[in-house]
Amino acid sequence: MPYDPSEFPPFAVTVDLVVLTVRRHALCALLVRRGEDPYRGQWALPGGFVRADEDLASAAARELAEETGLRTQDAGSWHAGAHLEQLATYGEPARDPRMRVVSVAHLVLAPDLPTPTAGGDAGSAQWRPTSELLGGAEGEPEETLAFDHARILADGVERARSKIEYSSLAAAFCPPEFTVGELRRVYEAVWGVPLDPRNFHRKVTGTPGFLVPVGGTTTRQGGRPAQLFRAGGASVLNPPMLRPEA
Amino acid sequence: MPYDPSEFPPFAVTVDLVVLTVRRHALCALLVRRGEDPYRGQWALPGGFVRADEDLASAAARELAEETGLRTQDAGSWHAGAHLEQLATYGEPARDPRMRVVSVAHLVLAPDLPTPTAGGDAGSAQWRPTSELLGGAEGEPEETLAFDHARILADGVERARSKIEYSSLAAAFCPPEFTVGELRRVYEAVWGVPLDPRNFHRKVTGTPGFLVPVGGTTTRQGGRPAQLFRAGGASVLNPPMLRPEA
DNA sequence: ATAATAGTGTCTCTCAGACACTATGAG
DNA sequence: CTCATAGTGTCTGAGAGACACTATTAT
Repeated sequence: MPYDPSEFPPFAVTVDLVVLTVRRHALCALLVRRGEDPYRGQWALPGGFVRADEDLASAAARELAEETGLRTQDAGSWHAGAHLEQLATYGEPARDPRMRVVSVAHLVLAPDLPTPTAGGDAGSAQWRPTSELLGGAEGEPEETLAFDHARILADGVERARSKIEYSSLAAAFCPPEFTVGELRRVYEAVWGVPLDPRNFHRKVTGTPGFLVPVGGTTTRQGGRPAQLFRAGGASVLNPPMLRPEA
Repeated sequence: MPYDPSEFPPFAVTVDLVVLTVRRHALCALLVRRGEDPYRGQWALPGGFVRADEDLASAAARELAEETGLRTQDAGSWHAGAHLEQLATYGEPARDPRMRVVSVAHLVLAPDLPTPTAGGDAGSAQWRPTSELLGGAEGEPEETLAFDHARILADGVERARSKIEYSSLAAAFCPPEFTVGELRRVYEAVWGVPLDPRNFHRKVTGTPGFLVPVGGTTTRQGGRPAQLFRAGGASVLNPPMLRPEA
């Protein structure tokens, strides 16, 4: 089938961001309030149009910086940088009532941050527990997001849940130096299940390349001081962390 | 940041297909020969423009039918239908020299088929072992694909390799009824490693929901007749099949 | 002292991998 | 008969989960 490249149907291409963090033992997502129609006043995922000469990942990183000030480290070195990866692309014809928009969703895993300001505008951005936004178990969502963003968020959360099983990405939710207990609380918040602290400790310190001791100790959590670690170079965990089954 | 939806940069959106099958103990991908510039005469992944009122998955299924005659079963029932899922989206500004094209790649897993004809044109489509197209181990690719299709193919192959670990998708490479030995040869071809037939048999028949005995036996492969199975309903395998490590 | 968290040791059960052995066809 | 594939049994070692126990801080 020969096709004429000058006769393609025009699309708008956007990036949407599922930005996740762990705050007060809960997995939270970043939302911004929409200032225009459609869905004016409703909460939505941050995002925006891809520019004419811009890569998809660059557009996502730019939007992230504009909304949160976060920097990403694409390669290596996790220190302080958030993790960014492509999630999936949503292109249902009617997903935006104005026109044909294809959105390339990206997933960002970030350490806990002060409450964000969207474009300098406080009050128009907030962290919200994902459990309030998605029908977890029996509870229905308390509030609906704009467009198909609830679906995108659900896909992002599920990706994060499965990805921390076999990669060291859980460390992306932690500050540059962290304790085993802090890392465990990340797993517990993302998976929504309690984990045995003793087995978790043995497992995580025994997985090569996951954690690198950094020397100091801290007593942030009360109790006996805990060793500090930073993320090791390993990106794929062997053996993987296993999520307890239903 | 307020944005004016009428002032978006226009993009072309295409779907590209990584269609994989197992032929003669080798993982093969479907390629079509390009009839126009750029890359005229070179091999490329099948694909085409998304129509103005068409969903992304529908566009992928339509292109697949046009190129191969294959039908997909999106939900349930694997019988004879190929598996289709979204892979990733590629939008580097210079990936198509003519204009800004964003391609939403899809992955298709299909049972072995007669040599395909692209749009009725035999000789312009072929199955090629992925090992010849990607630099496996030390061997470099013998032939370069158009655009960034080598990268897309590599991502598709890696997705297939990891996906058959924890899902029952390997059965999508088999005919509706198949033996344990045939399924094992699929795993061996996709992973590129030999597996112990005895342990494989014990494991795969012991995983609930993976295989459903269908009653008959066959002697397709020579040797003692083997039981026939069809794919069970389970989509996620517990425990998973584990790929031997390096 | 108690409470809280960090970290180690030990037991049991399951499962992956190695491989001996039997079963049933084709030639 | 031999050869090839199907299918079962058995052993061993690694690891997950349960949980007793010790260590080190704050109050």
